[in-house]
Amino acid sequence: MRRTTVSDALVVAAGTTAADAVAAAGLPSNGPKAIVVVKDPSGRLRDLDWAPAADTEVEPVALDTPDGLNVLRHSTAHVLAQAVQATFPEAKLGIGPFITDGFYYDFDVEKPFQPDDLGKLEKKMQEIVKSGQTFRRREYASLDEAKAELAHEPYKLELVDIKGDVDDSEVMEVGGGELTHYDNIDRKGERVWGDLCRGPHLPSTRLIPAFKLMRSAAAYWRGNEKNPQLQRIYGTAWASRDDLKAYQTRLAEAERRDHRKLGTELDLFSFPDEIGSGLPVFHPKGGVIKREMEDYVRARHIEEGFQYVGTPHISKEGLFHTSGHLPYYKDTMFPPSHMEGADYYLKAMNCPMHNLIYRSRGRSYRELPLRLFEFGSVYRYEKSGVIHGLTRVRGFAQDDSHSYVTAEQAPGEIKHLLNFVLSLLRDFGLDDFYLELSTRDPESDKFIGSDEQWEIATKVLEDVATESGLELVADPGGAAFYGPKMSVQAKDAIGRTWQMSTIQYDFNQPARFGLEYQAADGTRQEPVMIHSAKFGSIERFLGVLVEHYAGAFPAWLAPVQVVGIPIRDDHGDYLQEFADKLRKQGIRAEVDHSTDRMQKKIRTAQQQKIPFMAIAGDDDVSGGTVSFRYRDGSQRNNVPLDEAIAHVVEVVRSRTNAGPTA
RNA sequence: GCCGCCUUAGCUCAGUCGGCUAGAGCGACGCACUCGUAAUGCGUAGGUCGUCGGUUCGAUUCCGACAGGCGGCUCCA
Repeated sequence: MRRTTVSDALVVAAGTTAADAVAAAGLPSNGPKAIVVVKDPSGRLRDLDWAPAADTEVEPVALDTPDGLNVLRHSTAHVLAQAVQATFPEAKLGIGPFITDGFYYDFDVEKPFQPDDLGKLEKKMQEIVKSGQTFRRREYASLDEAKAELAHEPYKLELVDIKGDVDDSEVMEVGGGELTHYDNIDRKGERVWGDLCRGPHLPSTRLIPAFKLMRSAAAYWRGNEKNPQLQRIYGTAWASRDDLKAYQTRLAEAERRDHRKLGTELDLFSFPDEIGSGLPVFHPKGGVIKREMEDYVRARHIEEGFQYVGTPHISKEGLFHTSGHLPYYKDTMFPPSHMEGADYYLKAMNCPMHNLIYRSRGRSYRELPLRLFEFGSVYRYEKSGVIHGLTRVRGFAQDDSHSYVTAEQAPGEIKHLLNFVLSLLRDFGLDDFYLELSTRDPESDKFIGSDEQWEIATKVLEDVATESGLELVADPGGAAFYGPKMSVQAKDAIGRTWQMSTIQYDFNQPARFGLEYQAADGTRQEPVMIHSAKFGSIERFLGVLVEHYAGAFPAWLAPVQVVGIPIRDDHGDYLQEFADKLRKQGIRAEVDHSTDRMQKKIRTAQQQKIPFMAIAGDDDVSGGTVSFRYRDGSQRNNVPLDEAIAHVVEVVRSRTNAGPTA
């Protein structure tokens, strides 16, 4: 939080309003820099018509600041609610908070909103904005007064009753220990609308410079599946028209990078209906990327002391009883098939099978840490509504490892894993991370193990996370049933975060499987097991990489690395020889022998985002050279063949994630 | 799983207020062109309009169920 500094502090004199002080200081009241609220010494935002009882130093907050935008967005939500109730008088109000980049408001309406309703509502909102209504705060004297006024708003009534429990940024209706209402007053001084709300708000709707309704969707009341669904309208609002346009450009950019779209365009993968929802197939070009990822990750694991293993896709159900998974995850496992008196499940996790490998013979403390790794195919019956491209599928390969260590070795192993995970992500071009620590919810009975075990395990993860120096975010209640979890969240090229790697401390499964090792003193001890997935799933990570690179993969991952483009047909053989030499060096090189004109071939290669185009015409053939055109449009003409080959090989083998460029 | 919207050629999309041979661009294929840095021209093939059922003289069009997709919600070991 920013500290109030003397230079931008403002004093609101007792008995006068913040607006008076803002005006006296000559601060702007219009445009993106307009002062819309002030921050009091306790850090609380106050409306401009707030009048403190004593002289108070405040910090003016402009519309285009993070706080100012939140106020703008929440105020716009009120305008939306007013427009909805004007258009659909029977609509009951839910909640309407600001969110990242915008706001939403939930309504109980008889019929869900139709796409063209949004346009009508937007128009109505424009009218309200233009009419310059002011927001006026009013405190309820008592609970009963509030209830009487809100008798026709059942959801608001509910909020009034539970106001003590809901005091977070999502629920702006109540909080701060008092019940307040905001009335919208038109230019004639008449009250035209109002809403239970803790505020604060813009001084006037006129200060809403740019907004847009984005979509409507259903949402469960107070986020609980058991509750009725309300109809939610999402909108966005900005301090200027240009900011709104920039936001829309940002959305368009994200859409351009969508891996589902690029997956089709670049012929990487598809989701045949005939196979089933959430079950991708990789085409040859997607297969190349997948294989490169797997080969590299496998090699790095072996370098880091992991042993590559293999396990089947199905198992008798007893295994998942032993591991303890079945009671918790039966709903998300594919139903079993019954064969020869046993129920076989498709596996949804690999750890039980790795435990059996560990247990296959006696283990010595000298073997620890014992690290098992594989690309384990798992199947999870995700609810139909959550399936999304490659990032949420029903069948996928985890780059899964389990480290079996002594309790003393656990911190060192976790540190080792975290560093390894981060270095792998960096190798693939992701380098902006933060960590999340998922702990158990002591209230829930989902989690097994003693308080002490949880405490130790959580502390170990927390210490390593803190030591890493990365930002650490708490995720209470997000742990696995068998132990706490640390996850790496990575930011992609356009700033979106993806949960990638997880490291989990497990003190339950070793006991359930009776895992042990013989210690130096001859006693039998139980190891600790540390689960770790580096990318989470290969499929998901591939999807993230497609979006991160917008399909323009680094040369080492590109499905086709070099394409030869002859100027005339008769330059094709020359380029084919060049390509053959590259292929001998392990480079994926092709020549475009189609009947297209060379300009068209360049366009095609450009659309396929191929890193190197090698062009040759008469000049190059007679000079023994090729001319490079890179993906970014830059060029290097008439490069001698040997040099050209060395250049491509160097760029590919370096695994650089940049370029290539001239 | 819940709510809403959607499904027409390999891809992107027109179209049919229920009626005779359902269109376009890109892609594919063929022919001509042989060209120095993002689309040469002409031609050909390709669709039981997601599936099943209903209404109707007649359904790609209207209704229902199912499947798949999209956007949210919930969930995400």
